[in-house]
Amino acid sequence: MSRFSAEQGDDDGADPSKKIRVSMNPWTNKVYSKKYYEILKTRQSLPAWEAKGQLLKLLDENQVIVLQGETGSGKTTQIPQFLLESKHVKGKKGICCTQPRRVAAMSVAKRVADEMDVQLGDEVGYSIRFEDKTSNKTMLKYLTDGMLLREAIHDPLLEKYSIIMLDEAHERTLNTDILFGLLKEILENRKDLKIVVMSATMDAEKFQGYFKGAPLLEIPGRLYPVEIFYTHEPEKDYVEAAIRTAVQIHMYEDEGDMLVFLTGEEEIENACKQIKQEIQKQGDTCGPVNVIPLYSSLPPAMQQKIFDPAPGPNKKGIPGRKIIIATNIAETSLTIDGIVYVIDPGFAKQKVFNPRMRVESLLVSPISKASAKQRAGRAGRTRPGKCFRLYTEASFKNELMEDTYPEILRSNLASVVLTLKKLGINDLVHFDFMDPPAPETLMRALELLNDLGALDDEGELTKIGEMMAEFPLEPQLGKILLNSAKYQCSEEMVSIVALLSVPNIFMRPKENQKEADDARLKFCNPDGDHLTMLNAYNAYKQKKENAEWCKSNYLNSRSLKSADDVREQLKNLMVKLEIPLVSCGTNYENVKKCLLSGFFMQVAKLQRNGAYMAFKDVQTVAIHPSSVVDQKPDWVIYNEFVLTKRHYIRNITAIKGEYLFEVNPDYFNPARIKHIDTRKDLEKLEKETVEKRKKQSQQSSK
DNA sequence: GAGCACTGC
Repeated sequence: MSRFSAEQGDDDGADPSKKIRVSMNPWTNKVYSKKYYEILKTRQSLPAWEAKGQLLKLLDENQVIVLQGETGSGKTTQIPQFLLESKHVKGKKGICCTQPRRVAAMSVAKRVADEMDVQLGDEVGYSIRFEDKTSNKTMLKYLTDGMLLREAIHDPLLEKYSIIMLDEAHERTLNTDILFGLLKEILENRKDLKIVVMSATMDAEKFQGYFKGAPLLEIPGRLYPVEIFYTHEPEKDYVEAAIRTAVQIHMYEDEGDMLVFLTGEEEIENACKQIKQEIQKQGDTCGPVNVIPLYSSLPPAMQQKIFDPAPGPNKKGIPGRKIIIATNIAETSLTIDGIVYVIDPGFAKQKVFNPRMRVESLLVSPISKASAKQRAGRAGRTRPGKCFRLYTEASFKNELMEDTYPEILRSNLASVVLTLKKLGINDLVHFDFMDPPAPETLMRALELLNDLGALDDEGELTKIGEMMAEFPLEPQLGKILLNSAKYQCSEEMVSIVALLSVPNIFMRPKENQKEADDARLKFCNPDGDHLTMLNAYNAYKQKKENAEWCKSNYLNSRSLKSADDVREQLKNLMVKLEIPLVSCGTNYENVKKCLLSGFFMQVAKLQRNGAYMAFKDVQTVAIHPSSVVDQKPDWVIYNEFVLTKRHYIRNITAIKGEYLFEVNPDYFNPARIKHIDTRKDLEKLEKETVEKRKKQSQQSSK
């Protein structure tokens, strides 16, 4: 029993009555279950267990601790439990631990509730968007980093917590990065608050430098050695090289599953086919294979296939092999045990942001060293493995960046800036970002928020801005919701905004493109994609969210379901902000005006040559072929600007030119337009509009 | 006439 003393405190084992008391769970005052002791044994074998004493000591002496521990060290599950015993947890102020992903927050909370032998949602809980599994008893809460940021909006000093842990800090998600800066300011005002930053090996020193004087505690990991192989020459075609290498490994290497990293859906589906073909050609000289694609837009049931066991041996007794072809999803979000071979071509699709054009786009680009190490590590989770890098050792050493650029340097910061302003951070230039974004990116964000009326000319948050920040949305979409009652169409706008913040609801499988296009025609409103989506959503609600119906109409029921969840959340926020929910019936002109009231900076005009010109940036664009708008209206609003072979605008609604002056006369005042041709266009339109109005009023006065 | 790495509020 003495081994349990660390957990339970003061058991000297002498007094039998004491012994009974000691085996009681202090959280529930119940006797520990049998399961508790079983789990305890595995817990105690985790490397994190050995760090407990030092951790609690460091916590006494420091306000911030950086903890470095690799996968398998048990840091995420054990450290928070140790901290619960610390004297720094006082009264009702509990501990929270952030995670970049929802599933992680949920599953870790479940696990820890089991370990502590309590009901999930009581002493241990989790909080993610759409689900709060906590109660007033909760002392340990796992939550997404975005969720903690939301909490800060209404509790600026995060006074609910005595200890805040930022887990997976090395991933440098946008939200974790903002939390870093925010917590640094909070620490000044809350000397009782403790911060624990947890990271995989790579970035720990950077965090120490950021929180000056923070000590570092290292916890060893549980990884088996992985042997690294490089190519002698650079590969011209990494997809072809990956396929070739996969087939060779299957033919010549020992038993053990394989993981191949590629960059996207199409690449992965093609590679799967080719690998299957190539291996079939070999006949029964090599074992049977199960080749499984893995990327995020696959339905969960398909994703589950990666956990199927490898196929059994063939007639000759040659063992089978599981080959998973995955995107970066397998680098962080999903771990697959049993992988022995990893093929790393060294590329990934990464988000890049062009502040001048305010466009985020995806580019296939070389990964970082940190990322390559992470990929290799996937081969050593259950036994020693091998990683085949499809690039030379020299390019690994000399060409790859040390770390992936943090997300904050690759993103549009409009909503980040709005959130920071709402948090009371007015001086963004001096805000202590761990990696400060380019000034131009911040300028662009401030400009947009000013155009939307969220910030005044001094850069102060306005009443409108305050309200916009309440919505978990891009600022433009928040503005639309705020205006929606004025345009008598808030019911419709809540649906449309929800639909715009989920993955595409229209499915278009390669083999049934024609059928899918025909199916969409049933919901088509030729005036725009927004109204077409609205029709599809309304039909989905009318069919009582029937998944079969969705499938036969080529609608993505998962997307529609999450749009429904988002809609519910937005509706509640509307009620809270006292914006009436009213419907415009079929007067969709109001919907168009309302859309324009948020997206007036994303308007394009038809040119005489048949192309469109993006009004603000004076940039030639084309309507994306997926749009239902094909009559070439004079003016359109667009939601998204995509940069591929051409400059496309996506999610289009046709509007009447005169709406520009009606919805935002200041912005479309010709006198403030610098570009001459654009100004002339606008002056002409203004003249026409004035004349049209004159005629109308003459007619009505007759 | 064509594209969707991955998350998150």
